[in-house]
Amino acid sequence: MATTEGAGKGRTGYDHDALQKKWSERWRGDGLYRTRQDPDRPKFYCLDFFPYPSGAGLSVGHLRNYVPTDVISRFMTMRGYNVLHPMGWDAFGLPAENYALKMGIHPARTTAQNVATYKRQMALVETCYDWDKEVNSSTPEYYRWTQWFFLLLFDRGLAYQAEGQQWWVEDGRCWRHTETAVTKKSLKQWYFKITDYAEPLIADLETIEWPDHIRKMQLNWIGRSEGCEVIFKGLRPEGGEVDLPIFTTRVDTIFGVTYMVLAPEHPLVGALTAPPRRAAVSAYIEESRRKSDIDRASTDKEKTGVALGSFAVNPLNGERIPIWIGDYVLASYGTGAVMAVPAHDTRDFAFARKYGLLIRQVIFPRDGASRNEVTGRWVAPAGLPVAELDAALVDPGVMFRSGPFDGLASEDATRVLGEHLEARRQGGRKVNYKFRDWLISRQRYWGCPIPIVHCDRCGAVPVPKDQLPVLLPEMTEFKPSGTGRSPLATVDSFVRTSCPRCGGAAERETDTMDGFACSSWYFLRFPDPGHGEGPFSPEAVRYWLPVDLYVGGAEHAVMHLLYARFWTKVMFDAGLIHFREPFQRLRNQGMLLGADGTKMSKSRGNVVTPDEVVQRYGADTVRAYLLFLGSFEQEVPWSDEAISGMYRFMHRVYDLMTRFPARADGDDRDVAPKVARELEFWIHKTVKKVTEDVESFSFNTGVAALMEFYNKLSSLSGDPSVVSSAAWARAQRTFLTLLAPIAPFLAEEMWERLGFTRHSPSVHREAWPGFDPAKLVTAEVEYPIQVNGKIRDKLVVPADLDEAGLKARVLASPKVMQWTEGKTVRNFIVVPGRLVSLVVK
RNA sequence: GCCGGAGUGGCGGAAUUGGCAGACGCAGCGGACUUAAAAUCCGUCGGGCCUCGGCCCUUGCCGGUUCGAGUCCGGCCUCCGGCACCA
Repeated sequence: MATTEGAGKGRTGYDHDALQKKWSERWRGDGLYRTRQDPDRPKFYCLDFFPYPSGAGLSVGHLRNYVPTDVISRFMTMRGYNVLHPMGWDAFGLPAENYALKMGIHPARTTAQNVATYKRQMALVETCYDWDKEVNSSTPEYYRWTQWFFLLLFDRGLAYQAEGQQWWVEDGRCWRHTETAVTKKSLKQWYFKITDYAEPLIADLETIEWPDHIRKMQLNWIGRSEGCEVIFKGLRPEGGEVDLPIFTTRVDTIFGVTYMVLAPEHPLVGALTAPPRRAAVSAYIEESRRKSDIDRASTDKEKTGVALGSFAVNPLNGERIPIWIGDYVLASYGTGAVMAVPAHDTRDFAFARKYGLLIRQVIFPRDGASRNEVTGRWVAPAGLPVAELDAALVDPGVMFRSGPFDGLASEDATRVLGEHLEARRQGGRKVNYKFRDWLISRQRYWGCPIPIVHCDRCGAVPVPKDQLPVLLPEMTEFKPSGTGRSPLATVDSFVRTSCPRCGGAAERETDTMDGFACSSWYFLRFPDPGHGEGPFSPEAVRYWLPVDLYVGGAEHAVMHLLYARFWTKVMFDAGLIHFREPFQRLRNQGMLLGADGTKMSKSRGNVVTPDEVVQRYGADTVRAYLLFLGSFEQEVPWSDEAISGMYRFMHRVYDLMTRFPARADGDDRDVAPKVARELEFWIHKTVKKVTEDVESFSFNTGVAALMEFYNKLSSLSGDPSVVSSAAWARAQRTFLTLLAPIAPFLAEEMWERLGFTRHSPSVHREAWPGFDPAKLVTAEVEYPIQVNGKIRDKLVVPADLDEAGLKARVLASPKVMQWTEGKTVRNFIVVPGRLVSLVVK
């Protein structure tokens, strides 16, 4: 930064500081940003992702989210909508707690400080949030209702407790650290049964306007797959059988099963281990427990396992096959066990090769095979060679060596064998999902307490709704205990309570909820954040919801958005709300990189704060620049040099407007008709462009259109008859109106100075202009003329010239004739209003 | 590995979805103003030829469709994001 003062300051009267001070005070006094709920107007709910108020404050990167939604909100207001544009704080969470542990300051205090910083920084760029609607998820008035929703889910059978694996550091200080010894502990934790909603979560993706890639990510995450469940029989070494169900999408390969693999955590491993194998098996289990998820998940790691020394029976052919355990089988997917078909599955193939297990091909490729039209079965080519495989044949084909199912196409197997299995009670068709239930328990202090009381007699009993909130106790010491329990477990006065059901002595649940719970319903609170009768005001929600436009970073593409959709569906099913999807339209802004092209971060020292740039260039410049620097979705580097161009633009606008102010009594008599038409053309063209660009989030080209309009006005301003005309005044007024949502201060100041307050007291109360397509039609059109695909001439012709006339003009053009001479015109193509193309030979 | 997205001047990026590639801006260059500089204003600004009228090349690479391709199709290369043994 060479100078502290902006470029060219003092050259004109443009003083961004003075404008900001003057207008932000006035607007606050006038209540410009107060939400209106006027029943005669349509509503528009514009929402930013719920931010976590971090101690680092805002960088200009965050503004890449907040400025565009601000522009849209202002734009929609000017277009006559009642706009709800609120802001709140996702204030519970680990960073505040960790900071508190380090500095000894209570998270509530640091949160309050951070919120104050965020609000101050948001005000710097004059975001139009209605602060009367502010919410904070860490306040009892808010989390009372988060608890209420927990109970709603509990009552509907969607909240349950189960043993789950959790990583723990041996000394209990902090988890997920690489250098300390970690191990997995089994803990009883709370889950939400989101998997019950898999189908509506998939189906309703069709009904919302979200970016395709986000919808795909959600689909992949849910991971629906159709197949069969097949119940194998496990033969216990001590005698007797156990059911050993597996899930497969390739039931067509079932006659090729040569062994089974269970996850090491599978509950039947103990029962199915033969005594001589016990030592090896428990050593293997111990070993895989130590492996991190990453190690286990890595596909290029060699697959390992050990045999249990026992056998299973394939229900379809009665064959006895050995049972193994191997940690390439995931305990959490399907039934935690797989049938292994090495001939037709890459993983099983590698495993079988390594341990010398049998490989039996049961699918042959369809090419070369013929089909029996009557039975629909395929017939193998004569003498089908079954060579030794050097890789798994994973493509679908035709079943053979499969008893009664020989000749069946892979694609039909799920249906045919599914029905067969079902009839014999050996399994059946089944749909499986990759995603799991939502683990919400956190063994942490700074979160929303789970409203449950544990009673020896009654079990887990919900806290009655009229006793909410379960208050988070004031604590000064909330280090993790190392026992795997929440710090809350050490607060006697919190833990000891009585059972709401039987009145006997009982203990409170000490886990707190995942922060995603808080952000799964916050959008319902905004319309009436003070509502005391329930989590939200039903009337206000009926009016304002669903959210029309939701904007934030792509990092929440899956979790937050999926959880919020899930809660919404539960609420809909409970009859609480009238919509199934919370966010109609979703947009993700691209990341703003540092000037060096890398992610902005404190350690790289490339963070740009709103404070420094607003101080130097003013809010209008920063806003306009953020919109201008690239397309909304893409990541773009910040540029210290380029922003000065935007600053110059603000100066130039100020300059042009003050030097040639509109005259209230101007008239168009003295202006040349051609110039008047040109001015009118530019007014309508720019209105059209800016309107469409703001609607479609193409802010960069919208700003560019305003610059072009300015350039046009500037070049016409040399003509005294122009600047004294009424058309000039209309152009200025239009320009300022279009500029208003982007650069609110400059637009308002010019609006006042040029006397447009006689139309509207504030440019921000002015109606957004419409455009007249008729004004966009010009009398003459310029046609580029292509000969054999190359531009050879350009002709200006009357717009209403017919094709024959145009053809005559084209063929008479000397430049065109140079290229057609001595040749014949084979084809003459006219794209009306765009171009002429001729093919000559 | 699989699923998404992107590759356009020195730079950030436009291009009405198949129709004048490079809008708008930054940087650069030339000029005006100035004692000088900054700021400002005017001009120029993809590359190469050139007889100053133009000609040729150019949107990651190779091929195709078309009167016409940055845009569509096929095959590669590179970068970014997500998922990652899901049976």
